[in-house]
Amino acid sequence: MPELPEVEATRRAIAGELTGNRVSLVEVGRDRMLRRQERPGDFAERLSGRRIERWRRHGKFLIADLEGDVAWVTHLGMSGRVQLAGPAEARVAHTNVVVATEGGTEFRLVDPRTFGFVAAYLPDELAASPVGRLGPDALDALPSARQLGVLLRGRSVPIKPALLDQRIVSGIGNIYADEALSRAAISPHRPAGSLETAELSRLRRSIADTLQMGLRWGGTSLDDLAYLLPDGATGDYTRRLRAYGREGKPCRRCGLPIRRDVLRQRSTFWCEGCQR
DNA sequence: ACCTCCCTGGCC
DNA sequence: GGCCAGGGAGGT
Repeated sequence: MPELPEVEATRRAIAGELTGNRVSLVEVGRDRMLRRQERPGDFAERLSGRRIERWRRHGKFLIADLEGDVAWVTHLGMSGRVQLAGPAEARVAHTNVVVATEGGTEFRLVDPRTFGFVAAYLPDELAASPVGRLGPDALDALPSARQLGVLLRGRSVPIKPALLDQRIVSGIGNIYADEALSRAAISPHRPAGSLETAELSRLRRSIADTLQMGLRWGGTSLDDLAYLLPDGATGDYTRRLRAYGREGKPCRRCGLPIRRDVLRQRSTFWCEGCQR
């Protein structure tokens, strides 16, 4: 599942090849991918002929800044991945968006479940879009423990869904939230506002460590839907997961079986023995 | 602040 | 054949 480490790995993999190039052709095979674009025709029109100046990322949103103040935003949803390919290479199934560049390399968004999207925003539209409402990036601008305390103060929502709230801190998804709480030895059910100073410090460090480890090991690829890097490699972090997807298996620290609860309609894996 | 829905492939 | 996975939007 593309969460922050997977999106960051994607950004790094494509930035070298696509930065500085001009967009030559845009194809959208599934209109649904443009559902965030107020007028779908704007997407191809706004990209065409413009040079890609840089690739950045905010949370799970991948952003290409184009000349003329156009922001090309890509979200991978839960099943999206970016493929770089030459025009002659066969397209794999579910290649829903293709952006060709004058350099010859095509950006291909492959997304079976179509929860991802692309859009081209002008500056005021970007600010009004979900990108404009994101909290600080969990990798590049992770708040200090003290700041986290301020962000979570007074909130009765359990800490797990609070970590998934992209307006508080952006980039943490369901897998890395469970992993961070496991590392921090904090129960996912704890009211977000109840964390004490030492716990906030552990949580902050755990979020940073978890995301760094995900990035280092090439992300998380699950069985049912292999997340793939743009070069087709599978993420190797999966084998290192401590909690996520390990229901009934022994906790790597205390040996008690990992349990699965559903919080806010989301699977949550945790250890009752270790996490308080 | 909460729940439902979107979508498809893979698995039981 | 039916269920499940899940990020984010929209509705109540």
